[in-house]
Amino acid sequence: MEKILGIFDKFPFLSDSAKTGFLSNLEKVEFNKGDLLEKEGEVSQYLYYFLEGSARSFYNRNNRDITVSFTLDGEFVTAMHSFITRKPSYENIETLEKSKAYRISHDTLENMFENFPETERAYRMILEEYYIVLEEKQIFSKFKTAQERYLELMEYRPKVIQKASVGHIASYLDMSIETLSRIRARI
Amino acid sequence: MEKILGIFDKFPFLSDSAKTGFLSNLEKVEFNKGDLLEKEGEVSQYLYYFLEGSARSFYNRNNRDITVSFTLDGEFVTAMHSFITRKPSYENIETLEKSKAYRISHDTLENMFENFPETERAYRMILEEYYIVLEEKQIFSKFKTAQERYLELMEYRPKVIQKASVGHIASYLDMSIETLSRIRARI
DNA sequence: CTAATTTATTGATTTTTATCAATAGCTATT
DNA sequence: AATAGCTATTGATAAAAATCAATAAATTAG
Repeated sequence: MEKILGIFDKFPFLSDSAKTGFLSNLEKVEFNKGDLLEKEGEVSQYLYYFLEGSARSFYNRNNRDITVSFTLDGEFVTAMHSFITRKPSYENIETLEKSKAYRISHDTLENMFENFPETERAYRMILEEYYIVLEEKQIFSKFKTAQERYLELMEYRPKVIQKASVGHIASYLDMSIETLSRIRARI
Repeated sequence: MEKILGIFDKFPFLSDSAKTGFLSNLEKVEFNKGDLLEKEGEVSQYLYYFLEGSARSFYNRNNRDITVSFTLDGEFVTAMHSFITRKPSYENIETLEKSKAYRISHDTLENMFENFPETERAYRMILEEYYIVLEEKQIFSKFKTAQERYLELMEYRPKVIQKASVGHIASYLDMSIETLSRIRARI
């Protein structure tokens, strides 16, 4: 079993046969900057694991583009709401740069669950991670000023600041572009 | 198999043996108003299913009591962050009134996963539900004024307004008590 | 390489909601 | 029923950040 991927690092309980099964069902995909992995209005089909590059998830509301998350290499991403509910997604996912990823379709994943029950645990753990990130983001924002939120992002995910535009970061941190611009000017 | 519970309604795929196993591991618990089900600083031990009554989950920050969710009858609740990570919870859960619930400990749940792999799917679905609620709450708040948030709560979960105090509702809707009071005065 | 377009900065003003403060209304307990 | 202790309302003011507006800088395309 190759170890170059890192994709199984968090799932040591998977049997070799499950890993092999998984690998044979993964599809390697490459993207150019700005490619759309998932589109609003469509049911999210894939769960992605980023090998290289980065992406952002966003949605539109009142003609605004709101970034809800950033994905860096070594991380999983999908339009989770749609992936879970099998209803059309309100989310888009686009790459911020040339990227490489593995992906697995929802259907294939369900087959994996039937054939290798342990894989359901791996998925559960991805889901748990998703949940934790969302909850922590919510609580972290609650008592912080715009500037504190920006400083925390700088501290904990500096890569995001390098890769995303002011507009993306501002909406992600729930502030206007102007406010973020002023914060950057004074720190 | 009795059907009075409703607890299995969402998990039709569970085998009878899994259901029986589950039931024998469920503990029935009763609470008075204000009882603490889960305490901050301690690792969350139980997943609860409310048969009757209601509860709220809250945490303290800067000497403020912030309500993060309400649980009504027929719903599951735990301090999910701690339940997942097995780290001390920052969350408390208290009943808003006399209540009855079933609960299952984390350890027992893990045993269930080993003995009846299908139960892992049921837990996954609870987790998915938790995720969806959190995500929807986040997005719903984003573009709404204080008044709109209150009106939506009235529309979708009117029971909460009957059972919780202004202070609980205000922090849940992310506004001050005074703001909520003014909203109630003018609608 | 230059024009066009998008993205970012800076300033002035407004808006929403928080905070501070005082009072009023409930609830519970003796 | 009276008192104490919360809980809720209402008013005045302040603060944080949004919005509107005008440039400036940086990217992209021709």
